[in-house]
Amino acid sequence: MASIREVAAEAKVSPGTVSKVLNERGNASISRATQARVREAAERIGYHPSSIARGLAGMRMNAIGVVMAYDEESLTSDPYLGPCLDGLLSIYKQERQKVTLFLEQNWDAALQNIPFYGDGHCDGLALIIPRTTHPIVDTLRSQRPHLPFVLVGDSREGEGLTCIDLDNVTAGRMATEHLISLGHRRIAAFQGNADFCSNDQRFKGYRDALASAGLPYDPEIVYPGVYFAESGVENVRRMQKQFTGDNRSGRPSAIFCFSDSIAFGALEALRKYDIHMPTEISVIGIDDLTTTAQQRGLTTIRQSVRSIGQRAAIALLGLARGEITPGFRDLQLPELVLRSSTGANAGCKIIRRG
Amino acid sequence: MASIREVAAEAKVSPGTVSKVLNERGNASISRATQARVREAAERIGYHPSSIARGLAGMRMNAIGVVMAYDEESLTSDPYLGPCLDGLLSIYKQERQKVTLFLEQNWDAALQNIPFYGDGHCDGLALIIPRTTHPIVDTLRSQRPHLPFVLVGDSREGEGLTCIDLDNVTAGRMATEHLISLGHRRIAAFQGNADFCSNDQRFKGYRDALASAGLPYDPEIVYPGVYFAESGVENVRRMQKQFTGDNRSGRPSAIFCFSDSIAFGALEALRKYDIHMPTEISVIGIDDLTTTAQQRGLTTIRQSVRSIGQRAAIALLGLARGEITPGFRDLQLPELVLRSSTGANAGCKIIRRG
DNA sequence: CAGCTCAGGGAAAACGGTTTCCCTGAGGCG
DNA sequence: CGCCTCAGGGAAACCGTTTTCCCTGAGCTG
Repeated sequence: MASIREVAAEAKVSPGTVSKVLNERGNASISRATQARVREAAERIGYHPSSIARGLAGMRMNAIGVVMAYDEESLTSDPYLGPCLDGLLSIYKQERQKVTLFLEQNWDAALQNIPFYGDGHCDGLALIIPRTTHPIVDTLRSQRPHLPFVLVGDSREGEGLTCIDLDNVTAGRMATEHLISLGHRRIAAFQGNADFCSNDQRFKGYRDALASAGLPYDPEIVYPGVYFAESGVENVRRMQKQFTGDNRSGRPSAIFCFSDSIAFGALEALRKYDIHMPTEISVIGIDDLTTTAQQRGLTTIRQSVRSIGQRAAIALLGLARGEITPGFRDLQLPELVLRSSTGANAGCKIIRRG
Repeated sequence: MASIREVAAEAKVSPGTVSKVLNERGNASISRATQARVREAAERIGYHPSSIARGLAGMRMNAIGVVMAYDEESLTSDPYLGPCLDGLLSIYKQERQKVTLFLEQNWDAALQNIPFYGDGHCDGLALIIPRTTHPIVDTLRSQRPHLPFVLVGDSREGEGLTCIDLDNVTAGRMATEHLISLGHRRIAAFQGNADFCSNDQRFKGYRDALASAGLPYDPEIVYPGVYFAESGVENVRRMQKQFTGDNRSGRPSAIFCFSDSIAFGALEALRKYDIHMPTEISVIGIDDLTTTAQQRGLTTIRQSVRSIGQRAAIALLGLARGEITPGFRDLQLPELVLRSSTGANAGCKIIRRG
């Protein structure tokens, strides 16, 4: 690699001058002629500055790190990570910034590695961390010197936390309101992981919607679970057991699944129980996992994960450049996607059948 | 960040000594007592060396770059990239190495960015580049100072090229031989992209197998295409048009699709034409795209992309450390996965039906 | 005791930039 | 003509490591 000194020799100026010209710093006090000579020399030699020397001299590295804590095959299997990274990368490519991936087994491992992330390689961190709470966030905040970071897919409350996420409360409210508008009055909630930030928020949206509509909240039809299809299967089973015989009339006429994956499981189980959709029961999800949701006709609340990734990238860039201050929040507005899994409440029909 | 000088002050030694102790270099000439004092001081201060200062001083950065040239949503949509990256990352995580992602629109863009990759940030490059030929490879080889690189999913011929890939020739031969062993004598080839290295090689395997079995090679039943499902659909259509009326008896009794995606398209089209499988026609693919291939009962040649990613990571590590020399090739042996899309040749039945 | 060897560790250059401070000379002004 | 100002650019310190070379003193030998 040609160094700045070679360029300086070629242009018959000092290295400092070359630096000033090429970085357009203090160019007011460098004559046009000299500037041209320097640029031309740099071009001729094929000079490209060493990013690490630059970094050592206190400049930005033009690189950010993406920390994820999932299991090893997550890029293949997780429906969130791929689109999110695609979004992040699309922005950083434009900005000619580098993106370094840190894939950890879990957040405790990530916590151990903070010194590794902060060894000067990166200007900032994007944490794809859906848990409600983990000490890594506090550790990062108390780190000296401070390494800027944003939380992606996580909109927990917290002083000075920069979060980019779906507006989960609104998403939960929209899903529930949609079902209410179809005449449903008993709406089951199939929750996701209890320790995920999004789960609390979607639940809050659910309760808000019920309250606004003057509907009673019944904890009996709130089913804890995880964000996987199996959880949807399991909870349909539990619901069926619960509302059998005399209780039959109490069965919800609609299910709000806190994710599409859960909804897919629910759909599968409902088919096995031969419960028709949407005539006997309505199901709504959240995510809009493109191909599958469309194929199965799932009504859902769409979030554009790719766009969340992009907005996270933009926020982190701003943070690293000092253009925005920590505490900035960007919550994406959800969007209702109507398909065939929801329909008008035909609950009375079910009661008569009994 | 605490610097090495602070550790030195704390341990009452010189910075050079700290460096020697912590890197276990020349530790023969540092007394046990001093070593302990230094380590203890480093621990107390919470010292972590700056990777960029290290890099500047000529050490390895413990970081590699992964260059991909796909369109923007490829992490989401491409069936190769995700598993491959998962494999790479799993190794680098173990080795505590950093992985930087370079996602380019195309290889020409990547070519422009070579100085960017070589700016000192990375010790080496993994190129996920399936094209037969692109000047980027030559440019990288003539680069000074030389940046080590491996080709992933690409086993082109070439002096000193380090390649990690499926053994495509064997894969093509295995697929064809399997069909031959079932009694098929006219086997169509549905090719992938003509400019992909793997396409040539799979085709070579196809011809080798035919030749070994003493079967004639008929260019009429070799269908050019691309590695997408649409191509499978289109080529079934072409084949049907070609073998209609009097020509009917000439229709191949088996199709070797150069990828699972192509095979999925072919399966779909065959169903539309009401051609039964495997009684009337056999179809084999290459890849074993896990869930889908299994669901549709596709017989296929399995490649473990994840494992290719892992082996590429190991090779690149060795290259960067100077433990292996450029030119190393690691070709994964393919594996036949039997499902329901292939069966014994019932070609005569088809002829009688006509 | 002189001289040699060698263990132990320090001093300083080097890596390739950036930045601060200062120097020089030309032009303007009184 | 003397002084001031300012444009233009150079010198050198600095960022945090590594590494080479050299120095010092202790122990051993003859």
